[in-house]
Amino acid sequence: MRTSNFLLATLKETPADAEIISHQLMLRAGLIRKVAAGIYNWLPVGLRVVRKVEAVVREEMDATGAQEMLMPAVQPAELWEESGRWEMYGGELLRMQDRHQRDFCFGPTHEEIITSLVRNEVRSYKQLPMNFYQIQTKFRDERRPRFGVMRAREFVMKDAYSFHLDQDSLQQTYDVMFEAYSRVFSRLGLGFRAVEADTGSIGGNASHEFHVLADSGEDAIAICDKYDYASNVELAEALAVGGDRPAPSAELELIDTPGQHTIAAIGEFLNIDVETTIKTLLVKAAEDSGHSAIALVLRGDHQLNELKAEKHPLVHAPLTWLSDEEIHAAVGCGPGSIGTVNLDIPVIADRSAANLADYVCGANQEEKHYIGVNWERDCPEPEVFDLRSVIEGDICARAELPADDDSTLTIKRGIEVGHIFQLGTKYSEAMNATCLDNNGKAATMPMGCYGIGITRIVAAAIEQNHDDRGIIWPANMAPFDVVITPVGYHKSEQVKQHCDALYEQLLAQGVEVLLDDRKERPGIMFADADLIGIPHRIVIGDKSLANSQFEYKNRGAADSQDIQADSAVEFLAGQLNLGQ
RNA sequence: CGGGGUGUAGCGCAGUCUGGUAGCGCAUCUGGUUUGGGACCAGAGGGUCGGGGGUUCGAAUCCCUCCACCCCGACCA
Repeated sequence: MRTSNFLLATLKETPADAEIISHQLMLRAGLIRKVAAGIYNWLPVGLRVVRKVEAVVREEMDATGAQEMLMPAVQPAELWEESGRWEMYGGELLRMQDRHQRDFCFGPTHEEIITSLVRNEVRSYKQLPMNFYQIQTKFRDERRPRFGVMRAREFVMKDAYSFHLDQDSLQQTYDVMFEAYSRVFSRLGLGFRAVEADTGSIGGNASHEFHVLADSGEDAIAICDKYDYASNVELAEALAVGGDRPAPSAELELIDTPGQHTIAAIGEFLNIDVETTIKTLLVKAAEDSGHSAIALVLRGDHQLNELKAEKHPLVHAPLTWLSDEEIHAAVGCGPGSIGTVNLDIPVIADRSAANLADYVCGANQEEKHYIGVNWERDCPEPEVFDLRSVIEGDICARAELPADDDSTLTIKRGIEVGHIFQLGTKYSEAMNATCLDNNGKAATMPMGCYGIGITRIVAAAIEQNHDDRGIIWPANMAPFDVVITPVGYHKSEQVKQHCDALYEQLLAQGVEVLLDDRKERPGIMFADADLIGIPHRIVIGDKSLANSQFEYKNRGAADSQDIQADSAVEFLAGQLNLGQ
């Protein structure tokens, strides 16, 4: 490609609405342009990168035996009503009507379509297992699109769906996909981590997320290298802090605490460690529980994990906080003064809170707290449940006791670029997708599903690979392999001849090469090449041609080197690992 | 959806408080001088000041209203 015939939409200044580095560089390097919130044009440079990611994903999917197909973006409501998700999915589902007022949606995912297809086409267990994938545009009407294509509403996803006769077969395919995903992200040059994940709204049994590690990531991941453990923080099991609960050693005492309504304020007021306090949170009870409110008790410095709390049978899902008025009605005081003593509603305590002795809590009276509180002696033993989010320094749930310093968790940020699920029979049952087993009986097919965010990977790669000049593409993702930067293309005949000749030779070798034949000053061409992040650069000018040499520079290297002009193609072939 | 903020040329911004000819830098076009890391000089083009309504002799500026976009919190590839 010659730049004279190619849209290099580079920007010198950073557009004001781009916050994170990948979004800024994608705009500046001319990969994308915004059309509406979370909806983007992919310009020629950007699309080349997308195609590179797709190519690696496609190769690895094909290698697993998965079959590529293409499903429609627009889907009829009937299928979603069958699965129950027309009601359940909520505002993220973009719904529309055709000219006959029939309901449709723009597909955010394709379980309904594939299940409908497979139940019609697959008759016998002999055809199983089968795994179908597609690379296709999805639409999810996100509450809050942000960070460019990182959280877009319209995006390109690789989604795969597998069908099985039994759980063993599903597990096998799941394991194969796990390995394939690891190869995809390795080949794309990403620093990633597979983590145990919640199965979320899609539901099902086992699930792993693949995260690209980056400070700008929206997810928190708990990691323990010693036990090769990594889990989304929302799922990571939180052990009790400290050993068994000590025996009570202090007397229960009611004290005045005027104006103290937060844990931090109480800690300061009493000059005590907040780790000796507990907080009591009131939430709505599950409808069939026979209660109206449930008290969730945590140590003062710990954070409630709402996903965990929702899993308790007494707690209403989704988790719903009581209003201040409801709290007053339930316990007779405001939210800053609730405690465990004389509390007439069911109490669920986090493991660490249940292990406390002689603790401080609200007195269920305004402006008063209890100190020296002990379970069993001053209030009933609570039901113990894992309610809190893990924090840095917690002991890994896999650790063998007694734990050492290497058994603690570190918290890192991650960008979710892949997610694999064992769906079980959730969809095949709802949509009656069966095949005949070896007894001639209809068997409901367990399913797996496997997603990769193609366009998100482009942004995630930039988060990990850039410097102050621009993007530094991993080799397999670069929009071009080589850029030829002439110095004096329009002035020096020998420069032009050498540039054109090298360009043609590289094209003939199948190298993706960009010849910058614009009538610009070298500084502009260097800056653009660095910004776009092309891995290999050849500079051709009269200066080095005097010695029959070109100049070579790798985008990630600090310095350039001179190479012989007549062996430049071989040199570059070596750099590009051609033929391997 | 709640809270905060911004909309003025392709991009980055000033002007709004205190109403009075719509500006600056970059980019673009023309001519010239330059030419190894975002040159310089001279000239030119480009705007329903987010939309609608109102106040006023006069509105980018004041008032009402709608919209779009960005950031912070509950969800997801």
